[in-house]
Amino acid sequence: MTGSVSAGLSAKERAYRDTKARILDGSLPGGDLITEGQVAETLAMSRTPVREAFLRLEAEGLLRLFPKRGALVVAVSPSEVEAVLEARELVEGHALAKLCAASAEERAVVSRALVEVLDEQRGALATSDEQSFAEGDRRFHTVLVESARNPILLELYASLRDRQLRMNLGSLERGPDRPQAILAQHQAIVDALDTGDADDARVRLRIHLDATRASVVGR
Amino acid sequence: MTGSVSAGLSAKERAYRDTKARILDGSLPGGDLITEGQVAETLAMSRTPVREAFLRLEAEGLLRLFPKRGALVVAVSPSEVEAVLEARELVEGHALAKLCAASAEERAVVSRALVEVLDEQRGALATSDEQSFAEGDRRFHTVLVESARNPILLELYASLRDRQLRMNLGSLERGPDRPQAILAQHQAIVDALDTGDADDARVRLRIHLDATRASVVGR
DNA sequence: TCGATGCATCTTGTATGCATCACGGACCGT
DNA sequence: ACGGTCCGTGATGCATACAAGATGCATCGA
Repeated sequence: MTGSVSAGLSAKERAYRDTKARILDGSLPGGDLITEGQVAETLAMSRTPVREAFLRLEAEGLLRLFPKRGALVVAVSPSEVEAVLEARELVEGHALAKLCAASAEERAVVSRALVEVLDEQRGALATSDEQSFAEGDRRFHTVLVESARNPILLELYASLRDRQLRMNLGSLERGPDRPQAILAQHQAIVDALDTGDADDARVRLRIHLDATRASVVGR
Repeated sequence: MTGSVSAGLSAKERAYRDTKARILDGSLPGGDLITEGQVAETLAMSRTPVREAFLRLEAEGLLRLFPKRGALVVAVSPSEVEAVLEARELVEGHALAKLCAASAEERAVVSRALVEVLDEQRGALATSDEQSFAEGDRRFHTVLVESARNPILLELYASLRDRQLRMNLGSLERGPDRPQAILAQHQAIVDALDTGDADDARVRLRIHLDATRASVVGR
């Protein structure tokens, strides 16, 4: 069976999630030209909900619509990698700075939440559960951004994370010790947070994102 | 005539621009519940393009769609004001910092562009052309953000600017000397930029945004 | 009197049909 | 051969029709 993520949701949602999933996991490679009709037939629905899904995906930067021609699956370009990482550093760095400026109490709460995620990731790593590990990675950064309590930035970050997912596809052959490195980098960020040193936290964030960039672009 | 901004564009675009304009200029006040049918009839088109426009406006945070009920024009809340201003400070501050870290040449290019906008604004102010003045204000900040050359941040900023427009509506009774103050604050930012002092530039940006906040929320 | 029920109405969700537009290749005149 | 035109094919853009959910109110029963 083809990976139907869909359940008892609206047709619009099914079209959106299914198509997005297929773009993110690479079954629809960048550069592909797809049409509303194709997707509609695959999902056994009319073109109308598919059309709405396409519009949403275009707004998220995953599709590019050409009038009367079709929808192009946007390919990840080096410049997009840079743009995403720059925006991530900006948003996450801001969350860190804001946190360091907040009360020690609040900082501790977030720190505890982050450590919790790290522990789960260690467990996932021990059992070689890549799925859970990736999920933890996503949660770690999300918790961080959530702490800034800014819905606009949080939404932006969600879109950045999706794009990041797709960029990671090309570089699945990350070294066997890369999970360890990620954990260490995350831990370093938490440590800096605990000391309340905003500049240090930013530096460690940058180290982490530089490593991410290297793993994405440097093969 | 009712302010038809539309021309020979697609029905979708007309629906989008017209509805957005009506939300931004306040003819559709926050809290209003509108329907696809209403707008479709007003614009003499079917519900289909209106529907697509509504989806886009929801993604931009201007509408909130309720299934089988209608579309709520989102009211600007104090917390949204804060979120928008925080995001603006983050993005614009980043552009400033990046510029200060760039070559003096590039900085000079942007600085010249900014000064040019300021001159136009002074002209607009002299002739009491409020329209042009506001347009210049928009351009000033856009040029600044564009200098960071990050499409993702630029797009975010465009959406922030739209929301800001709406927030300004309530405070039209800004003092008669407010344009002067805005000009001075903008000039201060350019001055800081010319010296290449990133921290100073950020401080002056913050002063400008604080003034904006005061004018929006403080009555 | 008060709460539950059923209905009228309004709105969205989805399907379908048709017009329009863009592209690609065959055809034709040179 | 070659360049331009014409038309077939396929996609979207929009209109319209129908189905189904949500709300409010009148009505009915205790």
